[in-house]
Amino acid sequence: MASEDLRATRIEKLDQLRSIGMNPFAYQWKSTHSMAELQAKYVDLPNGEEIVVDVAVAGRIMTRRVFGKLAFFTLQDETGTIQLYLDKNRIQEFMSDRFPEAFANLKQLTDMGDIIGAKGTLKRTDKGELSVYVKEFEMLTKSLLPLPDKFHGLTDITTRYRQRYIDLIVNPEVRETFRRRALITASIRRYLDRDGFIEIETPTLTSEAGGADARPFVTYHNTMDMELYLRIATELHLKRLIVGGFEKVFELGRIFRNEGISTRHNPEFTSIEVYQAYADYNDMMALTETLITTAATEVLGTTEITYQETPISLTSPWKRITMHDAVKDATGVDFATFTDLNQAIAAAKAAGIHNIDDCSSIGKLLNEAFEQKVETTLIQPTFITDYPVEISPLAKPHRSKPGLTERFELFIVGRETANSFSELTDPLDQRERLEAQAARKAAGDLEAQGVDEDFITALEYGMPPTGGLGIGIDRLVMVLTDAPSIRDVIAFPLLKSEKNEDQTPE
RNA sequence: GGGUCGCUAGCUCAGCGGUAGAGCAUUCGGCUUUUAACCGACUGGUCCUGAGUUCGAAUCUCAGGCGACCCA
Repeated sequence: MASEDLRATRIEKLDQLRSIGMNPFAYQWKSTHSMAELQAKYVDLPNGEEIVVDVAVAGRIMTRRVFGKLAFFTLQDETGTIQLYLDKNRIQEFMSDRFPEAFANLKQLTDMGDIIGAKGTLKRTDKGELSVYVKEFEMLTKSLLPLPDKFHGLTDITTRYRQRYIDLIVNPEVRETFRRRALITASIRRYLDRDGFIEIETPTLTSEAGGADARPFVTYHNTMDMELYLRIATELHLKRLIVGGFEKVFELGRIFRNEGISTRHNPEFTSIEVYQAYADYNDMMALTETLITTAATEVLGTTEITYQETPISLTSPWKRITMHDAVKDATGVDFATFTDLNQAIAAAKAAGIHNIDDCSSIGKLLNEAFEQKVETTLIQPTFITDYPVEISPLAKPHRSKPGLTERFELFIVGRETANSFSELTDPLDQRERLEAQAARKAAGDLEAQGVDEDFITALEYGMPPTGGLGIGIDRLVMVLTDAPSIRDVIAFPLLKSEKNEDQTPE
């Protein structure tokens, strides 16, 4: 039967429900238990035994097995499922005063996908299924559209992303992923709160997109007649708060980067940035370990996990290695020994590093070598430390290593998962570095930052030594939920519109 | 941006040049211990869109749309 006919059949049932005095779109229902609570509480009830205790449940009908005078429905709520044992004699006994044909109504007017409430006692069937032995049922919401195949479920990836609600209804593991995501962010916030950090919300609409190298989304404010940019990082505003006297601040929120889409990139994604006055990047490394191992322990109960069949040990301490040493180990080339760019380029080419013709400094060459030869090999959590100054415009110069900064990035399963510096607090140095960025931007680099003059002004009032940390929440959730694609941890990932009207022939 | 693969009934899929199919769901009939219930009967299609090749296209070719994965 075609989709429209299936829907029409159910709309017909709406009218029938109304005609017998049952509202197909009810106002309220009070359950006594969730499905999981009942399953846990009565786990020891023997087969064939009934407990005379009145319970009320509500949920969506996932399967129906209907006999002449008996029916079994599987009812699903957020926590799980329970079977309804629907016996004609019993239902007629308790409902026939209001609904003379209650059992026939149940058989004829309910469908898979409907949301119903049921009251009754508890009984474990002879076959061992804990069931609500129903006295009364009530239609709560009539569903007009058919659910996917009860056995094969929904596998079409396009529908799963475009109509996530269907995916959530029929795939319990998808609900579990988003439940875990909420637990992970709650764990992080709880830890920071206990440690004296406060969360302050900073602007999403900004007149200058700074704090990272990324192309921003541009939008427009009508009454102010000005272009605005969606934030690409929360960094520069959170640092202003440190200047203002807050000593431990963070923001967990959405940022936007106008870039490509892949299994690791969505144009809007979630980061947490944390800033702590009087701390440096060593303190931030410790905080990173603590936040992630705490979340893993609280949500998964362990720091020994499996990601896509690879064992990952999140148990701290994690490996720490400088970028120079990591590249040297992977390629045999020690870029720290070079003083001449051409010499370094020759060595890089000899080591098989490609696309280096526009590397204008040894530091960029080192970074290119790192990205090509090291990054994907960092499966176990690893802190890569001491990045070149050329690629770290907001990081403080290393206290003992010229040309490098006090910066680290955390890699897990070959992906950048966190980024942190001893924050640059020298306003004169900061201005020079941002002006170099602005020159690149003027030359056409769409990912380069401009100079945020007010941010420089804030630094001139004086920012205490500060450690800053950013963690990519989506990538962290991927690791902790064993999700292969970032779209699996974003409830409503960005997809192209289907544009059906454009395909209609003239 | 490049490559590979996919798009057929509400869902899951088969069909790969000769009348568009199956299972589940739906509809109707039967059934008081099922759990992919079962038995019987019926119904259901823009084969992603457009153009081309052909006597004939879901099938072959080209262009486009959407999506997945890999690479840059």
